[in-house]
Amino acid sequence: MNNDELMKLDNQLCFAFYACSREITKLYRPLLAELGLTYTQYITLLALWEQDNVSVKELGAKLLLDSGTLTPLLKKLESMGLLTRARDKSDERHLVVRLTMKGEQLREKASCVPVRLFEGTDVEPEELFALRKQVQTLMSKMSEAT
Amino acid sequence: MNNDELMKLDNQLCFAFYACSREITKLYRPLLAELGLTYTQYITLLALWEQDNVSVKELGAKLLLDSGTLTPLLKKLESMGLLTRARDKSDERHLVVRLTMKGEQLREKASCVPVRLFEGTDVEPEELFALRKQVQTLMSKMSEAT
DNA sequence: TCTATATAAATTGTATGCAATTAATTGGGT
DNA sequence: ACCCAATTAATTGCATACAATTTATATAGA
Repeated sequence: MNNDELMKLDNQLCFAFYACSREITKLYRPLLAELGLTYTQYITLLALWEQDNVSVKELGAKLLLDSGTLTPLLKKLESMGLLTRARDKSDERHLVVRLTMKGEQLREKASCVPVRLFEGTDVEPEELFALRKQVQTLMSKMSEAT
Repeated sequence: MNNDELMKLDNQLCFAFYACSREITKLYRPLLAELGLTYTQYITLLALWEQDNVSVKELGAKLLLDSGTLTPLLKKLESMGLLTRARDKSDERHLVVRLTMKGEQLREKASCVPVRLFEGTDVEPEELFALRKQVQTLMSKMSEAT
């Protein structure tokens, strides 16, 4: 590819990912709206449903988000009654996040989301699986560089 | 995959894309900082370097962004002296965006960005090319659904 | 014990994204 | 010429992202 080609928008991997990521979020939006959640709130809960009782630091490591993003997000989820935020007694620097009963229960209602997401599209599960693997490989290669 | 597996964060295609997209942006950041640009400003300029003299509407169609995002972004680029914003004389509803000399010239300095991006990583160009194709296919399938 | 350093969250400031609304302009139909 | 629906940007409000700074706490070492 020559230099002109290399600079075309449609030839940028970055743009493909950037646009696709937002497009996927758009598929989620109506499903998550039924649960009263935004996309970021949803993936935060996915992480908590897998492992509860974690610090902001640990949560941030999983979601690749820092406290600047997580603090207001968690305060919002707290105000919605889905989780509690409390300092760790053994080390007051850590803030421990715990799901409430309501937060736990939301998992049931959310369990249909992954299944419903690509309903009505021409996308095959195998295709998704293979693509996800490749994306994760790329991710790990980029992480090594930074 | 059973339901528990389906709800794991690492099994979400959406999260893979979301995280990967932000990781790619991180690779860009130091390179674009040399040009004084953010990532969104950069892809906006990529679109304009390909086709100048476009309306906000047309630009938004290429970048998949609406006026709510583009208006402040374009005002910023205007204040940086990279482009001009003016109403179309033949239809005052349209706002036409034109690159300035300075905006045109920035293209030269930016031309090394795509090449330098994955330097120092273990990522092969063929890998990127194949992956981009797959992502674009997924994109088009999702667009059909909406 | 006292202090310097390290660590974790919160805060601040800037830049997106996007839904919903508003304002200005245009073109079709009467 | 006049009214009305459609079109395009801009605006408003809310929710992220993230760098940089600040605050509070913990710990190692003099």
